[in-house]
Amino acid sequence: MDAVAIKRSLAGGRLRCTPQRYAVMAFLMEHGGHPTAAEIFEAVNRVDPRSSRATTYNNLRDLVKAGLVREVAVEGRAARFDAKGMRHHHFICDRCGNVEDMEWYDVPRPTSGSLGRRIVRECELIFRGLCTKCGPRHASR
Amino acid sequence: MDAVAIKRSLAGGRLRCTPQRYAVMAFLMEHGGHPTAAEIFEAVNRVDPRSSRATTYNNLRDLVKAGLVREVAVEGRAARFDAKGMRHHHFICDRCGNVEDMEWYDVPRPTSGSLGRRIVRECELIFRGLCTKCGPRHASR
DNA sequence: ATATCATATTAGACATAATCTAAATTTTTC
DNA sequence: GAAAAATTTAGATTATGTCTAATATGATAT
Ligand SMILES: [Mn+2]
Ligand SMILES: [Mn+2]
Ligand SMILES: [Zn+2]
Ligand SMILES: [Zn+2]
Repeated sequence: MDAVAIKRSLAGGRLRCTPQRYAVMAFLMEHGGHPTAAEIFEAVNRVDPRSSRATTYNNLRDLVKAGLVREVAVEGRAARFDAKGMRHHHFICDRCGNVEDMEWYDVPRPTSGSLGRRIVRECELIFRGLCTKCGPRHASR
Repeated sequence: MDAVAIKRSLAGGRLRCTPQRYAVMAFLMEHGGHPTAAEIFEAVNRVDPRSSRATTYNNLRDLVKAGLVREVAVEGRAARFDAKGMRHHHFICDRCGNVEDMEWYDVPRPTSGSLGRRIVRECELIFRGLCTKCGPRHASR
């Protein structure tokens, strides 16, 4: 894939481009899904260089802190990660737990009255329900 | 507090009213916040009857499954719980991690095109930023 | 009131996810 | 090239949550 874009992303977050960190970022950018830290660890270690578990966690934390990667908390399961490419919302399946991207659209902000002195950085919209795979078979019974 | 309302809630969820389960539900209904399972366990055990850790988790799972309680997943921390009273959204502070209720308002659903065959059960809106306590001191400098 | 039985509770073992530690390595700066 | 800073690492440790299987109990029927 586009190694230059990946390196540029890391530079933008003021993060050194180490082989291990590059591998994590590259995996997230090339991969549409929402892998867990364990899945990322396994994936980047299928190819060299070998990266330790601690380093995978460290790099994910750094990438999230730099704003390049988003962490998605899911109830009862390990956190999931995705590269912050295009803005999007998320759909989480009640049954299989899969996290899917949904087309982004602007969300109305709360009234300043209900907001008080809080400062909103972002509005995140999460849809829950049944994904295509888990929903009722179309046109059945 | 209103013991009858609590019992009615449990009955509505087809859950037996045991002292341990009642204590969990009562704590969540009387308490505005968003406690963790560990906090609930500690709180209900400050008064008798003593409830085991396993039972606290079991009852929280049952209450969530029955739709009486909501579980809020927060990145990097233990799950939090609140009784589903009035509908509301949530605000999560970037700095202190506190979860606060926000006035509810209807959220526009995704277009049926982007939704595909998915079935949406609910739309959850989460605001992130700085809470009143963590924001810049008002009228400072 | 008593019997019945599905449901609930329990202690503690177990599992999983994530963080911490401190030594070694790599990269950057001077 | 030496010194400083950032990164990696294995393995220990912590945090959170689940499971097991023996025991107890609430709800219902009699
Ligand atoms: Mn995503
Ligand atoms: Mn709430
Ligand atoms: Zn699904
Ligand atoms: Zn705060």
